[in-house]
Amino acid sequence: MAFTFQSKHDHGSCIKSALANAEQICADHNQRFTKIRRLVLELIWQSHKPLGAYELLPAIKQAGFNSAPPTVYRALEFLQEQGLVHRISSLNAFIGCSHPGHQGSSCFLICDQCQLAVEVESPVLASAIGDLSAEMGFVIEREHLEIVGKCRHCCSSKTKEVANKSPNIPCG
Amino acid sequence: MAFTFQSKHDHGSCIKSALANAEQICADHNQRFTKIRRLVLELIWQSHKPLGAYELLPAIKQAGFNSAPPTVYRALEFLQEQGLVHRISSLNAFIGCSHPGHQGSSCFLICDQCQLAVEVESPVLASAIGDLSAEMGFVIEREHLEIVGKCRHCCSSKTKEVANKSPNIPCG
DNA sequence: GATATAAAGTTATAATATAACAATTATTAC
DNA sequence: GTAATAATTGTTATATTATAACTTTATATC
Repeated sequence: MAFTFQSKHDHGSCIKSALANAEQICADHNQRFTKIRRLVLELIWQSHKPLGAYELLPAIKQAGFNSAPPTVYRALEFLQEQGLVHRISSLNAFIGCSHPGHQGSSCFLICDQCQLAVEVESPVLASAIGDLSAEMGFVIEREHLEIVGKCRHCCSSKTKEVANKSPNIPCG
Repeated sequence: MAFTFQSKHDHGSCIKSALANAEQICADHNQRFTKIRRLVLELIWQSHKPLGAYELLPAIKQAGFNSAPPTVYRALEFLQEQGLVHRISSLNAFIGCSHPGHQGSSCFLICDQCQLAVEVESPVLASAIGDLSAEMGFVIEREHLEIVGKCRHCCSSKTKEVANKSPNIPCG
């Protein structure tokens, strides 16, 4: 079941399926899912929050790997190429792909209070974008669709004024 | 007439109307449209290509202003607050707003060959985004909708392989 | 004209990302 | 199984983008 800002969900199974998908996709693509790549994917999946590359470095160091920036950027680049990770450019941050292997437009809803983000696949959105591009003869190569606002929990919470600090739901 | 990747258009009138709009909007908002703010807006409007902040610094220096980064970032921040400039986060670059004062979703079509970008307002897109957000109880604050690909000129051009270098239409 | 406010100048540095080359590990060909 | 090749990772250095903090100047308000 997809994550949609619900306060409780089995995040262990999110991680587990992300890793299983990654194994499969790398195998299909004849790509090596090395230890550092797996570690970076695990770290990215520790939450549904987009994380900055530099935030991952301490854990990488702790795991005994070289923790210079190229280490994490290379792994993230690989994971993006395999469609396992997305870059949220408005945040300079990275998030695990919720629909690996799928085609079509992915749109991110990003809560600026609790920082959680949800990846949404919408055929209606995809066709709207397809249409407006086609009208101009524009050929799409990639999309960055990022919507920033308040998730339903933060929206109704009384801590709105203390923005960007306290998540209003348990799962980080 | 709005710019939509057409090879020829009266870019002087793009600039002129952008500046006239800016005057009006700043006046309406009781904000000061200072020389440096005007200069930065003019520089941004020299083309329909998103430009990096640092790219503007030489011209700012030539015009006799302080050309340290804060100068241009402050002006760009002001212009964004007034809705006169947009940041294209996937490029770390800035572009003049084609529809200042308008409400609703703006989406950018960005050609990765000639670097030109077009801002599109689409009610269909806006409603698709409104719907998918509403389904999740998500309240939108801002949107970053960036579509990267090839404009119709670059798409059909034979110089595709020399990507990101030569624009295939005259207007920079 | 004095005071307060906003804007711009200036210096320094933070945050994000990549280049370039060396060392290591895995794969392939024999 | 070993040599040659290719891919990955380690390492150092640096590029690019952006902001913090404080000073000076200009504008607006009283």
